[in-house]
Amino acid sequence: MTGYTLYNIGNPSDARYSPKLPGHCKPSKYMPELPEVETVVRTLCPLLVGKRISGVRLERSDILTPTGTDLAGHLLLRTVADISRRGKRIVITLDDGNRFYVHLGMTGRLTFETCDRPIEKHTHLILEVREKEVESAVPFQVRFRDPRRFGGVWWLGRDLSPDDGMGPEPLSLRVSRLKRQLATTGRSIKTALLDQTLIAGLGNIYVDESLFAARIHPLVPANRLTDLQIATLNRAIKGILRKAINHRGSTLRDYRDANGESGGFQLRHKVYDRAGKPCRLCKGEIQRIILGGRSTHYCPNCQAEI
DNA sequence: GTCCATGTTCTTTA
DNA sequence: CTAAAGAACATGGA
Repeated sequence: MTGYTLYNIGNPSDARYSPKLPGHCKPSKYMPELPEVETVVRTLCPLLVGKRISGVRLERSDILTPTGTDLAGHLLLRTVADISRRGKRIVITLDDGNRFYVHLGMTGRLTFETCDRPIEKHTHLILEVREKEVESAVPFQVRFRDPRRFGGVWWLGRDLSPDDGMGPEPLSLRVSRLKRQLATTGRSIKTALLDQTLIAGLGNIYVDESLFAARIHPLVPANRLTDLQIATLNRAIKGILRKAINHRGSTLRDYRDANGESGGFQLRHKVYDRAGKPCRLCKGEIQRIILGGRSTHYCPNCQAEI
C-alpha cells in the first residue's frame, strides 16, 4: 500500500516529515484570514471528503463549543460529505446532515497527516479517517493544533447555521450591499472592515492591503466614503483576496499548509509589516499606527486623508 | 524581564 | 439605551 504518495501529503524529505528534535523545530507564523482558510479548505477537500471517521480523540474539552458535546458519539463511523468555508470558519458537513466548524483563531492549524508523525504540543483534537469501502485501509489523521487556543471547534448539528453572526462574503459582494454595510457605522474604515458582522473573512493583513489598493486612508469614517471610493474598495478587496488565494495565502517564516506547501502572497504585500520601508508606488515611507488596538500600515502619500 | 503577534468576545466608557 | 473603545483571553518568539 502506497498511501503516502497516493494522497500527496507532502515531500518526505521535508523537515516536517522527520521526527522532531529538540531545538530543531522552527517557529511558524500562521496567518489565518480568508485566503489562508480557503487554502486549507481546498487542500483538505480532496483528502477528506468521502472518508469515514474511525477515531476521535479530544485532548482538551474546552476547545469545543458547546462544552460537553458528545463529539465522538456524533462523528464515529460517519462519512465526511463536504468541507467548505464561511468567512474564516472551516465548515465540515457529515453524511447525516450534521455540521460543525473549526476556527483557527490566531495560531490554529488543521493538518492532514500520517498516523506515525509525532504529535506536537498543543494538539487538541485528532480525527482518524479511513477510506470508506476498503477493508484494512491505511488510516490518516486530521489534527487540530492551536497553542493560544483562540480557535476551536463549534458543533452546529442540523439546526444551527455557520452563517450565524457573519456578514456577507467579500468575493460575492455587490457594491450596493457594501455601501449599506458601511453606512451603519462611523468607525474608521479600517476597524469596520475587521468587523466580521459587517463583512466576513477579512483580517488585519488584507484590510491594510485592500485599503492601499483602493488608495483609501484607514482613518476615514466608514460612513463617509464616497460612492466612487466604495466601488473602488469593493474591487480592491476582491482583487487582493483572489491574488492571495492564487498564491495560497501569506506565509511569514516557515508556515506550510496541509500539503506541506507554503503561501507566497507575503512577497506581494504593499504595506503590511512594511513600516519605515519605501512605498512600492511612490517611494514614500510606509507608516504604522495603532487603530482599534491593531497595527495599521498605510502610505500617507498614496492614501490621502479624507 | 520587555513588547509584539494573524482573532474574537466580554467589559467599560462616552 | 447604544456605539465605540478598550481589555482580556494564552502562548511563544524576538
